[in-house]
Amino acid sequence: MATIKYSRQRQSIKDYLMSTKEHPTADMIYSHVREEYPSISLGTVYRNLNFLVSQGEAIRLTCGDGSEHYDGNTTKHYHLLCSGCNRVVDLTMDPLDHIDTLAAVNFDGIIEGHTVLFRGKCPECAKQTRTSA
Amino acid sequence: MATIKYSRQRQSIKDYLMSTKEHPTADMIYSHVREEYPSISLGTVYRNLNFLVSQGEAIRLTCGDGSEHYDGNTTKHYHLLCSGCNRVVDLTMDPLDHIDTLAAVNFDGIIEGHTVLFRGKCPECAKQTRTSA
DNA sequence: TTTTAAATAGTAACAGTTATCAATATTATT
DNA sequence: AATAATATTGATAACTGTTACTATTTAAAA
Repeated sequence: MATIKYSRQRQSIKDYLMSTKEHPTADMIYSHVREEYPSISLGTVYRNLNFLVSQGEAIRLTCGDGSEHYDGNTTKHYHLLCSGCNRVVDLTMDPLDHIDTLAAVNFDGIIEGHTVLFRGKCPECAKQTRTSA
Repeated sequence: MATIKYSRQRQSIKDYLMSTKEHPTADMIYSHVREEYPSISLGTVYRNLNFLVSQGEAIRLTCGDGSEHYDGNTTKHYHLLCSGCNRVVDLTMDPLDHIDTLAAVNFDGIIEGHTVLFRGKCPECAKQTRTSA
């Protein structure tokens, strides 16, 4: 029965995801974990990210910017993709459960959930926009 | 001043996007347009899709399923990715402009817009789910 | 027409990700 | 603690979706 074996590499990846708010890509995670485990393979990073996501220990964010981002914060929350610096930042807002109800109106299928990605400027880039205007 | 020349190939791609509700990928579009222009190149399809999107004549949908989808319907509307057949289907619901306002509360940056993708079952797959249960 | 440059077909290159496999490390068993 | 069993790794090749390159073609202007 496929018992899961702990590995230092997987732990390191998870620790990093839990500690950062950067929503890193696989490559960024690879760079970081390599400081502790210089011989870790990029394949190991991808394999463990898929594993953690499948176990519900991490979330995969598809932002349409070419590569997937990962988030160790698995509580329901939303993100903004900054058009200034292309970073993904957290938003603190209540879950928009009601939009599933709105979507279900006049729809003959089944709504199971949603993902929302906001576009805009992160606080840092917004500040620059304001002062340079 | 970079005058735009309308090629038959581009027109064919656009015609197809306007005529279908399938939200096809580049590869699906390639297959379709090849029936009319057998010698069209896949690169031409990608080049024109990027062009059409940049001109606001088509919309690119990032669904996180490995490839981009395209939509010739450029009016503001939402989509559902069916967990049964993996197709993208249209939802008829009013624009959720208010969620931008909700996102802006307690956020120090700027909200410019949003994308929403619903998960669930399309009408056809929902019907099967119901009858087989 | 002739000219001009945008667009094409064909192909190579590229980025992100997955698959393969022998070697290694973790856990269970003795 | 030693051994056995197997999940996981590192290294690398392969794969997929997309973009870049270039000589040739084609649409539009002169």
